[in-house]
Amino acid sequence: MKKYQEFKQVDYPKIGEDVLAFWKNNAVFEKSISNREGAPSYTFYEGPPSANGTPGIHHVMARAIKDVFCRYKTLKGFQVKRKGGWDTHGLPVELQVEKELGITKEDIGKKISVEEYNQKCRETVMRYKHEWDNLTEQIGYWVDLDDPYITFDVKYVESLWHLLKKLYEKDLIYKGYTIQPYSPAAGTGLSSHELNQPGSYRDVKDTSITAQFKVKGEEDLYILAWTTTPWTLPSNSALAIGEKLDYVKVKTFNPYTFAPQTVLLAKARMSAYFNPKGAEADLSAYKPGDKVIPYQVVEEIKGKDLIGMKYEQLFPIDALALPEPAFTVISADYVTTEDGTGIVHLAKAFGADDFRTLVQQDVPGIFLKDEKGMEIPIVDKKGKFLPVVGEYLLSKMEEHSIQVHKTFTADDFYVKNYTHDDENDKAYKSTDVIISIILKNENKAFKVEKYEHSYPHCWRTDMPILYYPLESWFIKTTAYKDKLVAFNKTINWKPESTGTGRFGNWLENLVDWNLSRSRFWGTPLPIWRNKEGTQTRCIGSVAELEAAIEESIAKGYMKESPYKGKEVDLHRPFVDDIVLVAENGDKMFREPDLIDVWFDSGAMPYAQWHYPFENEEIFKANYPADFIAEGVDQTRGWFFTLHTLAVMLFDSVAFKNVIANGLVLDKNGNKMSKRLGNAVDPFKTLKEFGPDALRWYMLSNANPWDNLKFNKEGVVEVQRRFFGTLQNTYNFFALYANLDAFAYDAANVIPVNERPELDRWILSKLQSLIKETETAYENYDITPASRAIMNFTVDQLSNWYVRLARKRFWRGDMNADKQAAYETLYECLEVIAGLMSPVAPFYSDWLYQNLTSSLENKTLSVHLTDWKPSNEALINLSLENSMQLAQDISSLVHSLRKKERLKVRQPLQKVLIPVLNAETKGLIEHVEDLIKSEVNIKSIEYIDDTSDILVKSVKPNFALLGKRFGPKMKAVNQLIQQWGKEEIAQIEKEGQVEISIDGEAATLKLEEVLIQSQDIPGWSVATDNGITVALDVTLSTELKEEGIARDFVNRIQNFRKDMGLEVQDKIRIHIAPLNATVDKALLNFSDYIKTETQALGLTLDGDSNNSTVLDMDEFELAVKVEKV
RNA sequence: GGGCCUGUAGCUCAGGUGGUUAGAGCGCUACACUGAUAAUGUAGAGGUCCGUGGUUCGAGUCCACGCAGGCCCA
Repeated sequence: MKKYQEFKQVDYPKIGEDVLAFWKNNAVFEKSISNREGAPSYTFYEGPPSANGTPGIHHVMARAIKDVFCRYKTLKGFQVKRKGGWDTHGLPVELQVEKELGITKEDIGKKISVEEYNQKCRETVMRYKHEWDNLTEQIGYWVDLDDPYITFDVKYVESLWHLLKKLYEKDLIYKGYTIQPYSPAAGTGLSSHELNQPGSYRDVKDTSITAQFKVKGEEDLYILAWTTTPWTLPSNSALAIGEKLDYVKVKTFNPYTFAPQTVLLAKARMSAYFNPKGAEADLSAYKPGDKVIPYQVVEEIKGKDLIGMKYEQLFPIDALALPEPAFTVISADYVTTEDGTGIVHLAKAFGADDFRTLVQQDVPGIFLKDEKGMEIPIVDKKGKFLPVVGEYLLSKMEEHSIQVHKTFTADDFYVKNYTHDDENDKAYKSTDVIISIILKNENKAFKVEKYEHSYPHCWRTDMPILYYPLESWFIKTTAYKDKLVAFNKTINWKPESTGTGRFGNWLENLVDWNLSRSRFWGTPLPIWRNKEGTQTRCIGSVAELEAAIEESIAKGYMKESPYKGKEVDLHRPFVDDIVLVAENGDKMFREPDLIDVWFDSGAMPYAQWHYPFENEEIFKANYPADFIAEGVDQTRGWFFTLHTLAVMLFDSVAFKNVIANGLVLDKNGNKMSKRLGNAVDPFKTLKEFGPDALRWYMLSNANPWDNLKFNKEGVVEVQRRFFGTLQNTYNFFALYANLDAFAYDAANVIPVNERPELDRWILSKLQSLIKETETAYENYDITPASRAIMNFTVDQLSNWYVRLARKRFWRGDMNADKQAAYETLYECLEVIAGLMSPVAPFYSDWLYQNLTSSLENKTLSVHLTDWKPSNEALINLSLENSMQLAQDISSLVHSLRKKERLKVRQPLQKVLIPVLNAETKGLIEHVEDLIKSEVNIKSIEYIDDTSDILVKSVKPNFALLGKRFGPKMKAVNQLIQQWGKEEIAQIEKEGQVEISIDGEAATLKLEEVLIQSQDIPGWSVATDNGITVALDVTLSTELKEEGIARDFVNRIQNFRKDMGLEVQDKIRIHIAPLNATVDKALLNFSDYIKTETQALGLTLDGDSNNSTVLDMDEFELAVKVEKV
């Protein structure tokens, strides 16, 4: 009866399917969790994917990473619950629906009701759930798909509202503004994706000014700053320099007023502003109107030395006066010397960079107050200067007699041509031009010119957009910056640089989290306000909302609840219809925004359990997460929102360990895209290779945080090299174990210390492997773990252990030696199945079940076993060293044989191995037999110091001597290189030698030099790794005869195979006599030949007519083989 | 423009704290072995360690500045 199933060929995809079916039928996943009831829990959070698109090959990688550690920790005895989840809100969903319905955002609420639209979104969002579930199953990602959290679920949203209210109560939510693209012509903000529509950016010619800002307390020193939006200059409140850039003060004249002055700009930008001829011109000889304006650099200054310099306001309008530290030079990291002056003008209201920089450095911006006391920019929402500025400009136009195409009032200064004035009118002057002329006249402009650049336009009106402050709701994350940074330092990031760099730097430069999105499908902001914005209420639960509705109905603001007679839905439009009562009795309306969809996913630790309304115990037991993993692109997405909510609301991290994996690119390193057709279909790939090789390839090829250049060839290689070898090894075991009716019985194994050396060696290696793998998994390093398993399997187990132990398996009957071999190989295979199971869950389980199928009390699946810790007592490093020497020496002998053209079948008398110390000699002696049989040599002789034939060489031990001698190392090296026999002998004998370096005496110790044997004159020698081997190539008669005999065995074996004989079939051999040498050789070794070939008889009574002719290279032999 | 990652053989990747012959697998070529056989072994060819400077007795490794590719953010 065959106890171990044998396989002619393996179908890896089929193994995947079979094992998957087995898991399903036996509820193995469920058991892997229920088995650990009461055990410590290891918490994993699933970052929710969005199922409105099909999964790609990169999802295989991301999901495999998650799976590996959940499986590993289960083996280690933890209970690992993993709840699946779906991300269902957000812009991508809406865009897809818009596209399918053929509508734009404008049409929502007009051509289609918000209710219908959102219904459509809800239907779309799970469209590909089936494919996702399929992929998840097929790649063996164990996650609970039956009870996932879904972010549009009313319970989920209710938890979000609860968290928002908590933030609100902590005074961490406020209404403010950010600088966003805004179209005054259309009267609406534009999203970044609207701005990225083709055709939005257009090349336009604008008036650009290099303005002069007069430095306070200096006679005639001006800072130069360049802008393509002169209309923002009245809003200037600071100038920014680059700290590392070089600046110069240049003495020259103003080209418009001809006044003598000194200007400040970046050194690298001088060529853009000065005619080189001016450098040679005489400053004192300058006359107003001269074409060449002389200049002279009077001082060079580092950017950082300019910080804090004060200057006068460019447009000194009384209403726009600002306190300190306005009108100061500050630094900003984005300042360059690519264009302009290397000094950037900052207007807080009209540039996102400007805004951020000024907020971070606490510099006020130019704003006015409206009737409600709210700050407003000096350009209104129509794109027109407020009258305060208009009056100033009007008076300056009069003062400087500026002639224009129409009569201006103070309320006419549009910053772009939104009034469609005729630009071809000769007298047409834009506001930018008017500002330029004023500045020119007032010695405040250094250069004015038309400048062509790319500028964004509104796709609806074709008019230029402005960057403009728009109202938004914010979470005051900056208030918790220090805590966010401190908690981040306790998180174990893989790779570390993503935590300290990408994420850490982002936290250091934190701005408040802009929560508002003006869209339709998402979690509504649960904030109601009265018209004046003086009364605000934040709703934190469904119950609270319903009570508030009742209140409102009682007050007569609402007729009835929108949820009357149906389920509560917290989405738009239902919540929009709810009017609440303020404390002062005012009507309150919901703020129309949705919240950022990242809040949804960042709140999943709480909302997935409907915390705090339900499941408080489960939540607490599973918080924070021990482990999460997502792509590095989530750094500012999910990783950030998880972290922020945890720190701000729960004074905790949300996750302790995180892997941020890289991208999956195509094999040429290009981004995969469906459009380019280079995307790899995960389902096809799975069909071709099965799940295990795919997972193994993706995780072992390179660290997961490096981008993976996905190449099918790589999967093929992994499959062939690792899985193929492992499969071969198993098949080898199964074949012979079945022949010998061997069955592993853990209760009756031969104790390891009674097993042969080779067995103890591979078991020692195996324990080392367990240790190595465990350490790697514990450090969240999959790649080193999988590589170690692969190398052990291929190099140590298959190519060395099995190769050397082969004969033990097929020679003779069952005995202790044979049993030890079976047991050892079995134990190795079983351990490998366990070690590899997190990465290759299907194949490992299949292997495990094949191995254990005959056991009485077997465990159902490898995934339900316990991690078998490394048994330190079995680790024998000196044995491992010995074996390493055996491998090295064998390799050297092989290379010598190759050089001498002596095939391994030809036995040779001896090798000489020089050994310089007793320890090495002992190590080699240990494995002498092994080496002899491996390379077919009769004896090994050692040459030690007492023999004269050894030639040694010496070189310094640089690591030791370098530290000691430092700069004198060159001389020491030279000296040592010149040593001959005597010096080497002396240091070996006395352990030290006196030397003299640059006249100074010093003592060199033996360990400070490296002595190697180099050559044995007159022998064929090979050296590697400090080991030298010499081969005796003389062939005695007996050796020749043995060579012939072994050759003969080889031919007979091949012949047997050709005859189709089974391993156990017996034969008789009849040879036609050839000549004395050959006949004698065959007779002398007839016993050997008979044993090897399973021959009962070997006789020289063949008949050349009735035989097969064997080609023996140097001669031919007529032989007849008959089956007995 | 900023932050971070990557750059070592034709390809995919290793190369703690700097130490003098830079490694592995695949691929290629040749040879061998052969009761694991659609397996295996050995050898050979193949390197400006992205570049330029610097620190050092000594740099693939440390520092600076670049170049190329990628991601995120502007």
